[in-house]
Formats: sequence, C-alpha cells, structure tokens
Amino acid sequence: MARRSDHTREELKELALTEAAKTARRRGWRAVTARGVARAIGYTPGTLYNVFKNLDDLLLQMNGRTLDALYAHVTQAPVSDAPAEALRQLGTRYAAFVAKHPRLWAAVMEFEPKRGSELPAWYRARAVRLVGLGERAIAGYFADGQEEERQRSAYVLWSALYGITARNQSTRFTPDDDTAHLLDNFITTYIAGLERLRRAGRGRTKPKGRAKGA
Amino acid sequence: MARRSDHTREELKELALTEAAKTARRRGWRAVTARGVARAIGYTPGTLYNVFKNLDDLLLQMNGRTLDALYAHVTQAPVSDAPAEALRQLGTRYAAFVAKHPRLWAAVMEFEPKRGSELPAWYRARAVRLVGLGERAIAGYFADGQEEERQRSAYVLWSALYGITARNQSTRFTPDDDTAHLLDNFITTYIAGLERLRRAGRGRTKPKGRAKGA
DNA sequence: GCAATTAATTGAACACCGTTCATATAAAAT
DNA sequence: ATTTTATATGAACGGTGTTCAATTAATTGC
Repeated sequence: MARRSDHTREELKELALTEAAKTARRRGWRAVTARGVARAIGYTPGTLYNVFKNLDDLLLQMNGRTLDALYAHVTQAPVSDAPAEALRQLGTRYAAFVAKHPRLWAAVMEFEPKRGSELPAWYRARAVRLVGLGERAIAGYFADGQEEERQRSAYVLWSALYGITARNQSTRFTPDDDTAHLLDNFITTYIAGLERLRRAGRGRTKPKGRAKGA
Repeated sequence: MARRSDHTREELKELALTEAAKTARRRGWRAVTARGVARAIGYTPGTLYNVFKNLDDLLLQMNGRTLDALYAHVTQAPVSDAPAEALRQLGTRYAAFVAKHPRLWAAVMEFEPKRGSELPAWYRARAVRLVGLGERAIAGYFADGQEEERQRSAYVLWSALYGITARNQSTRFTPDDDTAHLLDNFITTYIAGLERLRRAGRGRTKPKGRAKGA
C-alpha cells in the first residue's frame, strides 16, 4: 500500500498520458476518467493527483502533446515561400492530421478546463506556435508595418480551419461530410481575397480608410 | 408523491428550458444539472425524465431555442441584395448576438450529446436554416448550375464565423480578444476572395481545372 | 356518487464521477 | 539501526445522470 517506486514521477506521467490518449483515440476524451486511467496503469486514482493537479490538468497535457504532434506533422516538410502555395500546404497537412487523429483533435477543440478560465502559459505557447506557422505562410501578402493586420489574419485563418473541422466532425451538417473539400474551398477563397486586397489597397480590413503601407 | 397537475406537460417543458437557459446564462451550460433544474422549478429529477428523454435532450432543446433566437435576431431587418453588403450585415449581426449572449452561444458551440452521434432532424433543420441565410447572402456570386459550390461556400462561411467566435470565447489566444475585428477581417477577405474568383474563373475551387460555367 | 382505470410524481437506489487526506509503508538519510 | 522523507493507498465526501416500483391524484365508466 505504499511507495512502490516501480516508476519515477516522469514515467508515471508518461504512462498516464499515453493511457489517456489511448482511451481518447478509442472512445473520445469524455471517456477519460481518473479512475479509468489509474486502473489501466495499475495505480489508484489518488496517485494521479501526485502527478497531475487534477483531471483537467491531465487532459490539457494530453492536448498539449496533440498540439506538438500537429506541429511536427505540419513542419515535417518545408513550407513553400510562395504564400498561396504555403497556405495550401498548411491547409492540406492540417486536414490530413485531423483526418488521421479525429478524436484526439476533437479533444483539443472541445475540451476546456473549468477551474480557472486562463490557460497555462505552456499551453498557449503551443497554440501561438501554430498560429505563427500561419503567419509566416501569409507573410508575403503583408508589407512592413502591417504586423498587426498580419497577425489578425493568421488568427482568422487558424480559427476558420478550426471551425470547419469542428463543425464537420461533431455536428456534421454537411451532406457529404467532405472536410477536405470545405477546407480547400476556404483556402482558395481566402488566398484570392488576400491577393485582391494586396493589389488594391495594401491589406485594409475595414471598408473605408486606406493604410499608408511601407 | 403523485400527480399534482400544477402544470401541463408543455408548461413543465417551458419551465425547465427557461430555468436551464437562466443557469446557462449565468454559470455556463456545464452548470445545468438535472437535479438543479428540477429543484429550481419545484420538482424532482424523475419528473424531468417524463418530459425529456435525458439531460442531453434538455440541453439540445435549449440550444434549439438559442438557434431560433439567433435566426430571429439576424432576420429582424431585411438583408441587402448586394452580396458584399449582405455578408457584412450577416457577420455584424452574428457578432452582435454572440456578444449579447456569450454563454448561451457557447452552449451551442461546445455541447454535443454523447448518446447517439446523430443529431435529431429538428435540430439539424435549425442549423440548415441558418446556413441557408448565408447561402442567400452570397447567391449573387454564383451562376446557375453552381449550387453545390454555393452551398459549400455557405457552409465554409458559417463554419468560419463559428470557429472565430469559438476560439475567441473559450481559449482566447488573441492578445486583444477583439472578436468584432477578427470577424470583420474574415468577412472582408472572404468577400474579396469571392469577388475575385467570380471575375476570374467562375468560382472554381481547385487550383487546376476550370469549370465550364453556365 | 362510487369504483376502476389511467397518468403523473416521487424518492430511494444504482453506478458512476472528481477529489481529498489520514494512514501505512517503502526508500533514503542519518 | 533509527529517523526522516516521499509516495501510494483506500476509504470517504459530495456530487452526477438515470431508472423504476410504489404512491396518489385526476379521469373515466357505471
């Protein structure tokens, strides 16, 4: 009943997170329970609370790993310098990842910790890193001095990808459920929009008022 | 102990859904519990199960009402015939609704019933009705025979709005948390994209291959 | 008006859940 | 060998959704 030291703290964390991901893959993140994970790795629930702050913490760390995996997947091959091509690659690779790990990705999208509305810095850093990827992809469309607008566009880009996969996964109100087509539709239109705004008025977002641009 | 008939079945449903919405507004949909709702309306949990299939059913019906409210809000004023203006109105009104009822809208976005992955027809109909609104707004950009592409674009439009508000509400990784700006950025770029594709190649979505067009 | 039927409401019970914590014990330090 | 420290335990607390036999009020048939 005490101090087994079969595993170090790190090993335990590894065991628990692996088990949690296994369950989430098979039965969705809602099926991940403290008791279930503990039983599966041969410990009792109380032990998990030595390693994780609570179950939300465990799930958030699981999602952190998924974000890492997505980042690794997207950056596996170099991203083109041509913005249109880079955007298209980003969309395609994102779509491929989501298709490959639908439930793990659903966990990232659907779960949010209830205790304390602020997400921890290490988690936000992982999200920001992905947004940065988008920001770099569209960088060619923006001049110096338009960093704010560029960042906003990257957020929008990311949120839209997010929304398209979320809707198509959970409440799927598309007839054919063809996520790839929807993503392609979005990317194409978004690229066209950026190009048009580039040529016309240097990335203005509001209908009135023209940016000075460097 | 039995048969009070203080309220009809319909009244009971009304009471429960109103109470659920009240709780969701104040403390989020996760705080809506069978016991809590029952206590608040002066009944016991068991009674709720005569009126609703289960708690998921109750929450889904609550969300159905929110979808109705959004539809009513968006269609309160007539929508412009000019696609760009219509789209901008749609985005603005959507943003206003979400800003006014953040937690009720979060319920629509975040909640999904676990039992049975398929959403009931009456719920999907409400979602489809909203998508139809977007489809009508962008109709001017599409020629006859492009109904499929038009519908896809409407789905994309809706999903993107969805994603932008979802991200900005729950995990908010934007610095300034300015949902209205992000929605405006998206709408502007999307309009520009649609207009460009209209002029260039009749709404093709794929990089290669040109549609015949009517 | 009374008895039989029907329908609604209950409350206890079941099987879970996350979380806490005094206790016991194994390992480490003295 | 003894003290100290760290860790795993399991029981317990207060919650959850959900089911269902029993109870009782309203309704119906006579």
